[in-house]
Amino acid sequence: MKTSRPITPYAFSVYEWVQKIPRGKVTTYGALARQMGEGSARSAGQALKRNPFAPEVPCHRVIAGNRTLGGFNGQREGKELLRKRRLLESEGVVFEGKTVAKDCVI
DNA sequence: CACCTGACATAAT
DNA sequence: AATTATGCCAGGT
Repeated sequence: MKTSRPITPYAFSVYEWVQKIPRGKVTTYGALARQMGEGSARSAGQALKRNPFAPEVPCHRVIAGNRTLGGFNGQREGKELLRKRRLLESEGVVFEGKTVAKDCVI
């Protein structure tokens, strides 16, 4: 296992953009890639899943295009994972059942 | 260098 | 509305 792999420039760009997300707002992988002008939803997701900067890059502020949560908590709502949803609400994101209010999505 | 995988998106059925 | 198929692009093997 490689200890600390060199962060690829692409992923680095993703992290920078995610940091730009205003508090209480969320964005989608597709939109994010589009705004960056490079890559695609999948590539962006991989960068975030590999997110080396945990709290610094609020990956939880990035959701799927259908306004569902995607991988972090959408797969299996464990207690710790459920806590992430709470965190988003804390940031000001409004959850409508299983989806996020479109007004919170950029 | 070729094939496979994946925290997605969109269209078609 | 739900499921299936295809496209997308970078990273890993």
